[in-house]
Amino acid sequence: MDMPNPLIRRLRIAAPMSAADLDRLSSLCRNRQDVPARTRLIRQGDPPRSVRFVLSGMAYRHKSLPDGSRSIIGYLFPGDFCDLHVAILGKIDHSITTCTPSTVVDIPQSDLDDIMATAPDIVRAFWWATLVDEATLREWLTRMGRRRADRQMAHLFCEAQLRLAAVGLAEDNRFFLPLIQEELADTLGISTVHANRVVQKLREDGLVDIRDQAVAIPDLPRLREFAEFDPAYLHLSRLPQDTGPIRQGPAERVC
Amino acid sequence: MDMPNPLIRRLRIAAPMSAADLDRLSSLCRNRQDVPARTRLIRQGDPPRSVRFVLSGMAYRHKSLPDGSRSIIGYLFPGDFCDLHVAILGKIDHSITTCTPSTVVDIPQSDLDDIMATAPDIVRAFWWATLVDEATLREWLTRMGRRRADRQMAHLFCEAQLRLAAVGLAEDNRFFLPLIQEELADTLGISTVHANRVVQKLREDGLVDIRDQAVAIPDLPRLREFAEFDPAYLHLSRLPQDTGPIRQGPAERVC
DNA sequence: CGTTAAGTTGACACGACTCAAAGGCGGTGG
DNA sequence: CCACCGCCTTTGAGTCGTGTCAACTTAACG
Repeated sequence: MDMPNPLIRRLRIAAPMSAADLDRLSSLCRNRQDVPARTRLIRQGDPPRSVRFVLSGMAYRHKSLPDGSRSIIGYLFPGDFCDLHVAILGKIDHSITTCTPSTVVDIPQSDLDDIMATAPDIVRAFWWATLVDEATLREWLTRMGRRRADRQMAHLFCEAQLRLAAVGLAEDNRFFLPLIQEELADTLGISTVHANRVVQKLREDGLVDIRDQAVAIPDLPRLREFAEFDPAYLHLSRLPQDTGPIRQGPAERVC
Repeated sequence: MDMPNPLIRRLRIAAPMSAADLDRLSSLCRNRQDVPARTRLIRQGDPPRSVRFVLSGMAYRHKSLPDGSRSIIGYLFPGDFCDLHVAILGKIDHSITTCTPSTVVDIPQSDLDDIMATAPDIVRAFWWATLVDEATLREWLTRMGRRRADRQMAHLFCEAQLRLAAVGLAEDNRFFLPLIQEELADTLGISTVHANRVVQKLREDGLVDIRDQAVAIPDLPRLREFAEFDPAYLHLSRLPQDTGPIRQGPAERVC
């Protein structure tokens, strides 16, 4: 398979890169490590370690509460960094667990130092990646705060479709998404039983077709409208996109 | 009033700084601008502009949905940056609105370039600030996903107490927090009516005393226990803190 | 005083949770 | 090859948290 490196595929969205930069990114992938499914890559409370990213497979970030409940706060698809950011903080405040067999790449500190010193476009792309992560967290927060479970789940599928398509893993609006319903529930902040009912409702309404750990979206525009999905926050395109009308709050001045 | 600059107060938590660095931070505050309450500092959809931070007053980040509902996704207290991060992305994906009269400081690009080139400790502290913002978003996401409204609100007050205390604005577990109940509701993802009932319940239970736009916490440990508040995510102390037991998921291996 | 924004209250509807049990499905071992 | 087992999904019934709508009170302000 001559699929291009997903890291490159993703970072090229952030900024155009020279051939030398692309070579450099390829050469980062020396230290590969295969990891089975349902395995913790990073454990809440661990000290920071070297920077890693997902080359293939799928994983999620999650936090656990004292009562045993769990909250999934983000997904890692091929090309996403595990911990580009946390090294500067003393301690990692969340866990990362694979949901499929995955390949992760460990970037030696020396490579990073080298890039920092001599490849400003790559540094800029790294920055971009962390900022997109943060923008995604903000979007998830509004999704969770102001949408009911069915629209939330639709929104999640819209996001997965776009992110996977960006790295070539979603053809014809079909993609592999090996989540059990308990994981869907922990992502949306609902119970497993309710997640099941929502999945069924979306299926009945013909919005998504979930089968065999794969998702198919028969009518993407319709699903996006239902989910009120505005892809701008993923910053996957540098083209200007209109984000629709923005409410002007009452009793509020403009600076 | 000889209160030290809140930016300095905050960034010193991240890393010890030389006298020269401290001077440099003070000298950033040349371009001050006074802004009235309920004024938009940044509007969703705007192109990025120069970096700013809050010197005094209070503001919040928020996103609006097409149906007019609003989600508040973060608070800015003195010493917090508005937009340290978003300049690299093409477009700002959320708004910032003041909730009190505030003073914001505009940092000229030339000052930033200068710092980037010659003050690595300050750059590191800037990084730290964005990472704490991101960690806070993750915590908010789990708070919203897995806690009921009363514990959520308690959690919000615990966070405000600690963050304000870090910049000297919360003495004796009392602090100024000029939020109307609609804003509380939009922060927690609940309705205004329900926010009102939760406030009353917390008052009755003697957990918080909200009066005249100020919050007093009679028994901070008790409130923290009720809210399941673990301050680690704010990274306000470099001391190791124990975060309690972490659930080991079933059917999950350790990498 | 009249006006407006914020806080409060009650009644009712509905989304979501819990508990419990049953069905599907792929393993593994006898 | 079948029986068994564990994991996941599905279903039902009852409860509870939260939303909605509407009215009323209180405080702030000119």
